[in-house]
Amino acid sequence: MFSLSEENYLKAIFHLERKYQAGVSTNALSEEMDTKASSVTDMVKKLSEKKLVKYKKYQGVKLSEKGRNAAVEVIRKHRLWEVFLVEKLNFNWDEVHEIAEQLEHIKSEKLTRELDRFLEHPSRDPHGDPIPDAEGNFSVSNKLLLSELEKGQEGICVGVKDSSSDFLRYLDKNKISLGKSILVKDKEPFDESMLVEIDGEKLRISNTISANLYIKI
Amino acid sequence: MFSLSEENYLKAIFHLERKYQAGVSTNALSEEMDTKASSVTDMVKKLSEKKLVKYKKYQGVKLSEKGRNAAVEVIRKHRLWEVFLVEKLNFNWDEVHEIAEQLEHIKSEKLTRELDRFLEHPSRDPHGDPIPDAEGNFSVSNKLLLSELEKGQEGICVGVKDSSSDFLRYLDKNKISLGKSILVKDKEPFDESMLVEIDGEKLRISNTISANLYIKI
DNA sequence: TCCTATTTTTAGTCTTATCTAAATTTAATT
DNA sequence: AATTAAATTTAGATAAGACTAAAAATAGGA
Ligand SMILES: [Mn+2]
Ligand SMILES: [Mn+2]
Ligand SMILES: [Mn+2]
Ligand SMILES: [Mn+2]
Repeated sequence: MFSLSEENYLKAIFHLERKYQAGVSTNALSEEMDTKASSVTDMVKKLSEKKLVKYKKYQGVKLSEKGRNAAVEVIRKHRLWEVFLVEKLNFNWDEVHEIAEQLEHIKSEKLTRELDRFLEHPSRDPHGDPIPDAEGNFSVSNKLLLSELEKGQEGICVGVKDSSSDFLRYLDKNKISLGKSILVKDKEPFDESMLVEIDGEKLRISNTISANLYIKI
Repeated sequence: MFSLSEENYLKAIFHLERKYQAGVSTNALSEEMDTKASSVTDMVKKLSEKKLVKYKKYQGVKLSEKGRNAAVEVIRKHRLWEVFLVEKLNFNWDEVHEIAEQLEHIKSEKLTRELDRFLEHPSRDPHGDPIPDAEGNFSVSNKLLLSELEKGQEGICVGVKDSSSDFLRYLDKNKISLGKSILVKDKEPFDESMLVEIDGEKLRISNTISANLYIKI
């Protein structure tokens, strides 16, 4: 249906729309895609001709209904494969993204459907991100960032905002994983660093860390 | 490492070398790849520059050691994925080839290794073809075609030569599957058709069928 | 409003993998 | 050995997706 490159652009536009709730700029897209702005313009024109995005010169792009569906389908596959790699193939959560970037482009509706069944219809991927169902519906949850909590508040770790290997391995090293309860023992006003308690262990974390951990109260 | 197209050419050369035990001709390769001969020449030159094949103008190609290793790795992945699709995802053996054609190009050594472990190191794919191990060793078996059997001989069905959907569905329809015992009750000299017995049921099959079923005595 | 910095688009190239048409080489047949 | 047929290679073109450099549009500040 769509080329690998087209799918990657659609996915990037989808993520950027969520992030900035506005038309996605050429530069933002070129940064996300790690390409030059001129390449983005070319592709955006093509996507526009295919009615996957709404595009007006100099005004950025928005996904059309058709484009959004395509993007969500790719995201669904990406996250299902991540679950597969972690749950069935012994991968760590910091190792799966790159491979899922490849697997998300495999074309077969039955494959996606059966993978979903095989994994028992997971609702979240290893990083806590929601997996859209076959109709494209995401389950929304009112999570917030750990950095938004105040001293004395407690919550469950439910996801990561950044899912770079470096961050995920930091979490592993400090025994922070999804599902764990985190209590804010203290918060330093000067640098926003926090003293938190996890499994009875105290740990000091910088704002860079706390601003990338999603919590549910 | 190698592009999707390069991998497909290497795989095709590998299969054709097995088939004709000789240098692979440009035309044979263009037929196998479903491209024009001129495209083959271009690609073969590229593979030759990369030392993946030995090529002399007008003399056909042979895989180098390096090329053979790459081809076998792709075949290993193809067959492991086919096993996965059938064993874990409820696919029928006639539905897996196309998807495996996509999956075989996913790049991750760990993925292949873990998939192999997850499937408990299968030695054959759903069509009875051997799965090379991580070092590229194939298990050889002295199978022969059903068409080579004489009246009165019996054997176990161990593989298919043709694995088109049409043929595999014919086999399903007639309850012929790998592992089944087949007895040749009669063989018609004129058209080489056979009367065979499977699970106590008699069935008449044409030479086109019997020449595509591998048997082990 | 005007000027400048930034953003975006256009124009022209490049690479990969294809194709068609033409030229060349090899193989087969007289 | 000469001729013809078949196989193979070369030459030139195309499409996708990327790039660089230059032009054009927009936005923000004086
Ligand atoms: Mn990911
Ligand atoms: Mn993820
Ligand atoms: Mn196959
Ligand atoms: Mn197979």
